[in-house]
Amino acid sequence: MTDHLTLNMDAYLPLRDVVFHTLREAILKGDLKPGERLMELQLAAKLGVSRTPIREAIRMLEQEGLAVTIPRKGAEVAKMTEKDMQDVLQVREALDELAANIACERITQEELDELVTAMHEFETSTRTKDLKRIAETDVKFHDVIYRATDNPKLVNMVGNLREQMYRYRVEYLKDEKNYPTLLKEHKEIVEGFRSKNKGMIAEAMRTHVANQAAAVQVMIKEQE
Amino acid sequence: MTDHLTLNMDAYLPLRDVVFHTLREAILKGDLKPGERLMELQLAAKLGVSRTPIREAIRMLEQEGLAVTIPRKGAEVAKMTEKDMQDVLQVREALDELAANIACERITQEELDELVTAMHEFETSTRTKDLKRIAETDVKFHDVIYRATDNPKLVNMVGNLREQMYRYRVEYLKDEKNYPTLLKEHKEIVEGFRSKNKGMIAEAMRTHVANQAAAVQVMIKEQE
DNA sequence: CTAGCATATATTGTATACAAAATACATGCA
DNA sequence: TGCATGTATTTTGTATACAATATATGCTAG
Repeated sequence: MTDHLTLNMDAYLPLRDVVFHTLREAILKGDLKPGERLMELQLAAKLGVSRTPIREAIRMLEQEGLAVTIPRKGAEVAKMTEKDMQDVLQVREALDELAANIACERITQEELDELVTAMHEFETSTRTKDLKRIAETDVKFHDVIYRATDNPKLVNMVGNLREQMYRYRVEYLKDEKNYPTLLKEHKEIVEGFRSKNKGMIAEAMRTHVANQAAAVQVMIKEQE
Repeated sequence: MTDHLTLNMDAYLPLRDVVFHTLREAILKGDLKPGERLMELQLAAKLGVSRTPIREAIRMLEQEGLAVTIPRKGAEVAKMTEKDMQDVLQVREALDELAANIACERITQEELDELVTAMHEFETSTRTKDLKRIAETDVKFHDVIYRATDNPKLVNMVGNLREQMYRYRVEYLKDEKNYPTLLKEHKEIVEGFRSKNKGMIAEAMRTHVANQAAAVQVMIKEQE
């Protein structure tokens, strides 16, 4: 009878987590650019908190590879070199293939429906020209696949690798010319899942990533 | 002419890093067991520092998956379930194969010599019954392989996956009966590199990991 | 005008102080 | 006895204070 009182007693989040998510978003959206300094006092003032949660959030970002700190100098948004990009791609290719294989075997009808919905939502979003939303729906599409593996560790690691690219691929998504390609690739992936064709999925995901990688490489070169 | 003054100006390490490494070691060696609470004040007293570096170190451990913190409750050494173990193994298998392939192609003669040396050092260590040293030399052997990929991101990710197992495999290394098996597996890996046989390397690494995984699973079951 | 130095300022590193919540424990009541 | 409640203690969350170092500024000497 007291059940209805207990809703969201879990609304509390430590400030370090709020700060972490805020900074993370800012980095991925490009509001904080690679190489930009992360000064504690400044961030603390901007977010209206003390340095303590800021510092802890920076430690977390650091471990995720989104920030780099030099002792007694401070932290900055991590920069990627071309080599870094290649390294990331090499690993991601392997994990994408793994994910494709597992997901192909385990995916439920419900998840497949989700995937199709996500594809449509992406398609819709490309017509809104709302960049943030386009990026979001694309992420969501792939999330469905990764989550279908039922392997949180894998989801986590791929997520980490994706983040590294995301902050450089904004330009790619800005160019409307790329949307048809993206859509075609999504469709092919879905088709692969429908026909339970592991090779097809893996291949489609590979070219999907490769296409974006090309654009990211350009961005990285400009930065250097 | 002023060159000789500049040596190791880099001796400084922030306390957070010292604490991080100390706790990390303690977890991997089993001094801090899965489920054990990490209380800030207690750790601060024991290590002779304030809570600040302790907290930052905990945030880092958390991101590495070695600690888990519940808001307003505190941190504890992460526990693994059987499922976690399987998830980790699934990913590790894929990355080990990737590493084997890359390393097989790129490995230099110098690195191959290193690998052989590492193998011998491991063999020597098994005769000393010094558990810490045995674990160390085994880690070093595999490090040579991973580093030969020349892909730091991959090295880092595999390292992370290995850590998850290491803290549970101490028992495996305690049992002398396992040494001959381990040695044989190491020899096979080296042989694979000598003959540039990717399949052989990957297969040897897979069984190598699988054997340890069996022991780790037992430990995990006991913990539960 | 530049190099080098002294000083001032900004920034990080670490410790501590205070607030808030969780936990443990004791007490009183049915 | 069992259980609810209130209180004390512990522990985390956050802010602040102080120390040490790095960076910027300006000045003087050559």
